[in-house]
Amino acid sequence: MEYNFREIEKKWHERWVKQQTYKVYEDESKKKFYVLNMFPYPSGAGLHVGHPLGYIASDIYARFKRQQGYNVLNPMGYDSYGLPAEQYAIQTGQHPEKTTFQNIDRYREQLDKIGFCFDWDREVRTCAPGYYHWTQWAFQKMFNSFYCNACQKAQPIEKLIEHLNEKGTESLDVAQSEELHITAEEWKAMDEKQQSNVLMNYRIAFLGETMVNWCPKLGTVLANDEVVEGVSVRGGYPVEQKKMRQWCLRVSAYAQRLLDGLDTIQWSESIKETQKNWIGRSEGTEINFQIADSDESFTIFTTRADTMFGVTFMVLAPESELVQKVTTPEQKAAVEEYLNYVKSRTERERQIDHTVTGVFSGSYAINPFTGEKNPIWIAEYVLAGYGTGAIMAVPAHDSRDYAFAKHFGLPIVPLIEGADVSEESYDAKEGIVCNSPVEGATPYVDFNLNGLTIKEAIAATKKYVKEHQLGRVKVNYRLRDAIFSRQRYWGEPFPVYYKNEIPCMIPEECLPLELPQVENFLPTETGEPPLGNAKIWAWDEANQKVVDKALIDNKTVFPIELYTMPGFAGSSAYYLHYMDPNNKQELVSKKADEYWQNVDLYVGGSEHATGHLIYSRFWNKFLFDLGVSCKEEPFQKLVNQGMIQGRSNFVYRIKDTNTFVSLNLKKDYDVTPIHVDVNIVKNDVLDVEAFKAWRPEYNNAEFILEDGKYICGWAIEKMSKSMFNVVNPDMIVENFGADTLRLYEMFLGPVEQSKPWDTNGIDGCHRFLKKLWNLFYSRTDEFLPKEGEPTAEELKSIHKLIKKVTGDIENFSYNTSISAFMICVNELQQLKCSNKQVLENLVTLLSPFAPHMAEELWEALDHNTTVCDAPWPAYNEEYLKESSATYAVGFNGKTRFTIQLPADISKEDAEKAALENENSAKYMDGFVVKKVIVVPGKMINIVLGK
RNA sequence: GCCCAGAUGGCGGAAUCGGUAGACGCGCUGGUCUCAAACACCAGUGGGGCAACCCAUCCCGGUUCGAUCCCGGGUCUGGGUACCA
Repeated sequence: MEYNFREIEKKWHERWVKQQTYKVYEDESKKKFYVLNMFPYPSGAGLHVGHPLGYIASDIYARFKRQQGYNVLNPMGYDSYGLPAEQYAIQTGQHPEKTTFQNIDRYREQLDKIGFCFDWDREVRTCAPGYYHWTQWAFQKMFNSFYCNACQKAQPIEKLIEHLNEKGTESLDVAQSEELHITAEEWKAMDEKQQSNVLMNYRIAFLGETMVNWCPKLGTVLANDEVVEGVSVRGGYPVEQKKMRQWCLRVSAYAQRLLDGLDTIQWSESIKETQKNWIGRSEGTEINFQIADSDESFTIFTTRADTMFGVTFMVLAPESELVQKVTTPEQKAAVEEYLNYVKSRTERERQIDHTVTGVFSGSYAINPFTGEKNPIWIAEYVLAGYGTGAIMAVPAHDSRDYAFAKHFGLPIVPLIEGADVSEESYDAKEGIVCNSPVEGATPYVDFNLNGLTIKEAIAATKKYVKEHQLGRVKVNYRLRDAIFSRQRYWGEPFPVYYKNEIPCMIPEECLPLELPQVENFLPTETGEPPLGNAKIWAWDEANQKVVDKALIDNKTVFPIELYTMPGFAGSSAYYLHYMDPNNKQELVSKKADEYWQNVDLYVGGSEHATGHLIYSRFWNKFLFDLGVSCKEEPFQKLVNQGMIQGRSNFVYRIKDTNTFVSLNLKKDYDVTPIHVDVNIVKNDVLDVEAFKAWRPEYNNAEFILEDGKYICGWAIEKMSKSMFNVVNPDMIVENFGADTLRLYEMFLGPVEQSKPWDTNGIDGCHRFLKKLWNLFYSRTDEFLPKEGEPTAEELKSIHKLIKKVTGDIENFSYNTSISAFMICVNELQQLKCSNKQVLENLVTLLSPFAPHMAEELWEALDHNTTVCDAPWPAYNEEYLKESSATYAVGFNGKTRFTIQLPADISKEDAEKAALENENSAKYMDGFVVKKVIVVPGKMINIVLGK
């Protein structure tokens, strides 16, 4: 009987649906295992062959775990809010919901063909009100929380209000936008609006007046991870800095926990490293500098407190609030001019062009260690957003300060013994401190660092600064608070209304606040975001419902927020809702959360390292503080699948003709390479007729062939329509079947590695499945497996496979597993194996990889349960023992000899045999056996020496 | 600039602990079947040499009886990040 994959796969898809094979319940009698894929954004282009790679890898793992007896949760859904659907809506006027749903249907259809064990009853869509209810809910919880530094935990805002009522901001140790000094009396005297503003300084979700990445072309602000090299990730449009009032999330409050958590999870070192860099912890010192002839002072941050004696000037960021205070009347014009220049520069220009620029403010700051007056400069190389937005410049030991000092002719004082700073600064943190203070100078304070190492000097300075209250020891993080508003339509609306400019939360019981209908997805003419176009978009406080905007009177009916949430909002807690997807009362019930806990295996691309994977860790930690999530880290193990690249083919057209020359003859002509659709090329040989039919301009193309064939060139490029190298999984499934596709995707190479797709190799995997099929069915339709005792060779072959596959799945080495399958099937074919027990084991092992065929054969073997529940077999070392002889190889440094010995020989016997062996004897003069290395079943080395 | 990962036949890739380098698949070559082709099956396939053997895991050096693997230096490729004080 022929292997009829079309019939088999159709049959089992239907049966899996009918029998609800992949439906999962919380089953206390079984251990849970939670497998998760990063859910896709359903784009209009549909899936190409690269998308399912991670899904197949995790599906194999999920099926394997199920066969090991775990209760496996393997859900799937759609990250369905986002820019492309909205851009498409703007262009065509089609509602993004419509195109999104169409795309989802197409994705589902494609996914269903591949035979995943997803429990579709748990599907989550971020754009569904039933889901974004909980995104809005979490936002409100963040609004109503602050972060307590002492207890390292989010707390209800009421606790903070209590503190303010009792003590004002005194002894308040919390995460905050800026340090405020308010007494309890002052606080109590404030009106509602003033109090609201104060609380914004502490809320975890807060309105902040911040510099944002504004993208005029997209008409919205973007988060830091959405901007690369000064342009937007989506679209590549220029991004500029702009000060705007925005919703923000105080992610920075969790910086230390986000860092510490990395040690508790099994992620690749490289992605942990990326996150560590992104969080960017740096331990340093904040030091106060008095402004000369003034009562004002300001604080700088440095990691090199040891260089206090080498400070020759100070620098403020142009955006710093201090700039106005320190600018003297004489310098005012120059400073204004400079600030205008800085404003005119885009983010991109600033990043690429590092020309030294700056202006003197006219003021001086007094160095608390030397008493020297250092000029205060204003320069764009100092960033407002990091540290205090002000630095002390030590040109001898910082390359940026050095360049600045050289450019403006400022002094450079070296502080490290032997450091030559005539050509460049000495940035290394190694060496012995000198000139601190300079010898013979009148000491300003009783403090001396000379002779210490840099490390010792930093510690000594920190201690001194602390004791003399010149500043404080401070840990800074590069991690910014996340900007959480977008001026877009297709996203979660904020459940917020403004009561006389005070933001108020729509009552929890009124959630979700559904996204209103609009006719135009562009911003309004007055520059309001698209939600400004919504008519029914005002909050009636008395009746607790959304009403017509015309009714706004700011007494009982108020305007609702026009911003929407960014893409990462919906993807930050979706894994929790999969645990309990139909819960209308909670994001996840206590019971479901305690059963499923967190994701055991998360599979997805590494491009989310500084976006989704930071935000969802933050989000989950917040929910952990609330007691909603019982695990602090959401994703225990992370596997990053590699990208599948395209393999493009080229034809070579002779210039100014319609004649194409084959690859190896092209050197004789002046040719232009042209991308050709890979689907009309096989093994780099062009289907000439198909090429002529491909496009009208090639109808009468002529060819210069080699050996009667047209050979195409090739290159590895990104898989994209414009390169004509996109391979669609549907086509592969149609021609070879889903099982072959699954096998081949895994056979291509390690899951975590990027590799090119080349459809040509797929025959090998298809042949393997046919061979395996032929172990069960003869050409005359006879069912071959028979009861009986397996032979030793059969046992050895199958147990070798069990051992190999079991180990490989745990390591995600699916490619070598499949190789092992091929070897085993070849061996069993050679042995003419028809033993039922052996073949049953084979089917059990095959199940995660090729589930359709496994089900079919499992049924044929007379089982009436699904193969998904067939227990994973254990291997027996007894059957794996080598019985044949092996070689021993000895060395005496120069000459090597071989003798034959039994494989399971002991160390002592091998040594004895080597000495006695005739062949070796002639090398033995003056040599003694120094070491014997026995590699069981593989080789024995006898090391000789004098 | 800094951080991380990698480099093995014509191609994708094996070698999981420092132990016969190139498993497995593709491609290629030859054969069987066929009027012929396709499919399928069988055999061969890193390079050199008639051969014994020699040379081969990016390059240079080191440790070791023995290195794709460990150490030092360098080249190239991919990814992350960047006036972060």
